[in-house]
Amino acid sequence: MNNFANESFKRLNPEKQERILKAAIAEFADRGYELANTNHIAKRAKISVGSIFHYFNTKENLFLYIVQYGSALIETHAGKVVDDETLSIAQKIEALVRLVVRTSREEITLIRLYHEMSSIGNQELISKLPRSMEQFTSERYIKMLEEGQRSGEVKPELNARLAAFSMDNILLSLQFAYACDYYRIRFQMYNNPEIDQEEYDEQVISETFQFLKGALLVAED
Amino acid sequence: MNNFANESFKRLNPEKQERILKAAIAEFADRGYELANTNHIAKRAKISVGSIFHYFNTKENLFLYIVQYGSALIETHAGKVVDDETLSIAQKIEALVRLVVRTSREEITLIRLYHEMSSIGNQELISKLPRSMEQFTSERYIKMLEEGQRSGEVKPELNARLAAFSMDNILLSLQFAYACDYYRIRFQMYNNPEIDQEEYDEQVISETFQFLKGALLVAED
Amino acid sequence: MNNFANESFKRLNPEKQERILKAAIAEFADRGYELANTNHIAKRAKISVGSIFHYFNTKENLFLYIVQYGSALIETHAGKVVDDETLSIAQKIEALVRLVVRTSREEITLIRLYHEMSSIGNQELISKLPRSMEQFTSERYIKMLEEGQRSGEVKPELNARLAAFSMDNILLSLQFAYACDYYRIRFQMYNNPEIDQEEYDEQVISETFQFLKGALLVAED
Amino acid sequence: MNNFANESFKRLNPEKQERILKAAIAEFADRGYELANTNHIAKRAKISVGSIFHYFNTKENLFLYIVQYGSALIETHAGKVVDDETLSIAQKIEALVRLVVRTSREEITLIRLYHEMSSIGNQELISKLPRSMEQFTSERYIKMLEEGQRSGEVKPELNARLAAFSMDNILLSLQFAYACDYYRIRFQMYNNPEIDQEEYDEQVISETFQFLKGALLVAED
DNA sequence: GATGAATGAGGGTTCATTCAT
DNA sequence: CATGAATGAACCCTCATTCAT
Repeated sequence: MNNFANESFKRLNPEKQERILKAAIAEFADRGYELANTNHIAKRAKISVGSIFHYFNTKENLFLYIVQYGSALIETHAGKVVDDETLSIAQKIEALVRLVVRTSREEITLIRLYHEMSSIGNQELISKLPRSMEQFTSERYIKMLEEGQRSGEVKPELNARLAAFSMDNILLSLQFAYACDYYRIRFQMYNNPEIDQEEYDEQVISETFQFLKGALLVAED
Repeated sequence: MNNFANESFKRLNPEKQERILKAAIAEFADRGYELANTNHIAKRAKISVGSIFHYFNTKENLFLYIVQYGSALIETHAGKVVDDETLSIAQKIEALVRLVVRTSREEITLIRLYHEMSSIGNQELISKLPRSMEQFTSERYIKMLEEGQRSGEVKPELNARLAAFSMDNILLSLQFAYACDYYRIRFQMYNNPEIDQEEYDEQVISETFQFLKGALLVAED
Repeated sequence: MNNFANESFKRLNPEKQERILKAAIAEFADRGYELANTNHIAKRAKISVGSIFHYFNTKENLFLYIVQYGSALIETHAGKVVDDETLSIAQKIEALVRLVVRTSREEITLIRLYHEMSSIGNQELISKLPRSMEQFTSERYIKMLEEGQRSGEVKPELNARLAAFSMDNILLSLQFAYACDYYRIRFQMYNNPEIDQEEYDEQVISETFQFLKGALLVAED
Repeated sequence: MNNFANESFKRLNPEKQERILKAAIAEFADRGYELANTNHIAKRAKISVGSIFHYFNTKENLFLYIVQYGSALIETHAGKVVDDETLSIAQKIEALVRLVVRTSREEITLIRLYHEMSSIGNQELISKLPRSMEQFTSERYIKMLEEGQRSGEVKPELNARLAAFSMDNILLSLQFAYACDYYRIRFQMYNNPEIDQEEYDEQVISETFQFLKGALLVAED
């Protein structure tokens, strides 16, 4: 499929594989690609640096591997929602918003990793990033809206591709606002500080859903 | 106001100041904070490294200074649109979308710098970032929507703060999609490749406007 | 005789022994002692690294072993010429020159290995090198010239030992000039580029022979 | 001329330049290119590693620079002998042999460096080595023999180019025999151990001269 | 104030060697 | 005996920062 990791890594017992990936994800998510230290990662994973480089050859490859690995984990969540045939478009959108808020809390390190990936300065590295997740997401979203237009749920005058792009932008930004330092602070500038933190999540979900519904769906009377 | 730059920097003749800032913005935007090299910046600016550190003390301070400087440049554009009392809310939103696409092309380096700032891995550094631009933007957007609700243009059921947040997310994401490598590639996944590149900008503007209008404004009949 | 290789290596079937030695010779000749990689050698020989170290204990021992092995291969060629009682001294010298040019082409890897050995930087290693080949060669050459002096073929006023040394220097340098990169380039500076490459070998042989004849042999009238 | 060293190195005061070059020559001559350690060199030269890399960019460049520097030092010696118009060819050859023995003792480190250079395994590096010294030497030697043929001193039947090559081989091998570990041991195999070490040099000189004279010059009667 | 040479800690990567299976 | 995954010391090189001139 790809060659970021050696065969011998794939032959490792799953517990060890996960230990290594967790350590790498944590380091990259915490300190960013450039500042991440392969010796730290080895120490965190309780293996030798030599092994890291035996499995992945370069720091870059290790990064690319975990980006792909992390993406796959996130993909599955979103896929389940979009492919669920029992849900209306409105229900799917609401489920997606809810999913974003929830995964941002549960898999904060993965989201940070994803953010870190999206902000690599090194152009050469960027060109090597796997696009499978974005490919997957964009295709599902576009298809969802096109089907919604056929069923009459989604506004017919919209360009499904660009509408999907805007929707994705909303969801991704929200995810970063929950997981990434800079975006979190920016988010707070829009917060109403009077409201209790616990019920805030629900308000964010319902308002974001409302926003997307207004933008995308035909109004019910 | 802040102390990122030394007094002696402010006493420099404007041409030299700008040469230094341009050089720093370009380097940080091109290579990212970590990879940016103060010696390169000095060379680009045709001054000595010693002077750089005389003016700014640390690389970090130089970065924070130019982030602030760059933000101020962008601020003024958005401010003019939002404060223009001759425009309706709908017109303001359209003008904002158009502005985003235009500035993304014209001031691509500044946008990249802003993006670079938003993706600093170093948590300590993040906490020192100036927030004036976001503060400014968020306040204007919120106020604009609140006024729109009073005038009946904006949907009354929306929470103005969170709606402003979503709108800002759309605009910021669009800006990155035009200026920053990773986001550009992601953007292309939503592109219809059949359409001519030149008229594409107009379509992006009109569809994004449509999306925001549907989300925010009361439908005209 | 020596202990560079383990008993278990000598018990290996000859095909496997040769596979290992070939792989090691090639690696050492290609990349030099320091850059040669034991893991590569194992891979080239299609055995495990563990086995390499089982047979030879250290990289150094492996090197010393193949140096000895390679020397023995070269020795036999020269020995046959020098010991051939049907040849005059002049004929032996010509045969030696011819042999040098031929083996340099045929056993280039072995020559390179020998050269690599002669240029080990590590002083400790040098002191461990087997000297059997040089011992063998020097003794034969000296004896040949001494016999030539007794028979009246070789100039009586020469010191046989030092004359043999000069002759050996000529032959060894010529060998390197054919097999080793640096010496090859140096050789080209003495080339007449107008002459066809194919007949050049013959000219080199005849001129080198002429040179040695003039230096060593009593002029025939 | 070449770009192995930075301009700023050339601007250094000569004492410091020499300190650095001496340190580098010693390290490379002692341990060989691969084993030479840039941190050691810096320490030996009493400067920082950073400075080493500021002046030379890479270890490779530092090596190439000192090879060139060392070559130039040796060149001048040989040049003076060959260009001395008061000497006959025979006298020149004797002077060259004497020079070789003397410089081998006096500038042993330089000779070792030269030897180290000639035995670089890395093919890429080899192709970058400056050839000025060999070029210089070969041209002078060839010219000397051609002039000798015109004046009747040198045997007319010799090919001057290949004869010069053999002569150079003798001289170079002798140099290595005095300066380099491996060659020294090989040299000893041709030694007569009964002779006093001090008068041995003279014997080596006279016998080598005799050898070259017999090979190259027309016999006087 | 301006210069730019000098510093040296720090990090990615290699590879001979070991040892559990 | 054979395997090959694992180890970790060692080395080249970078770059923010200093300071003598």
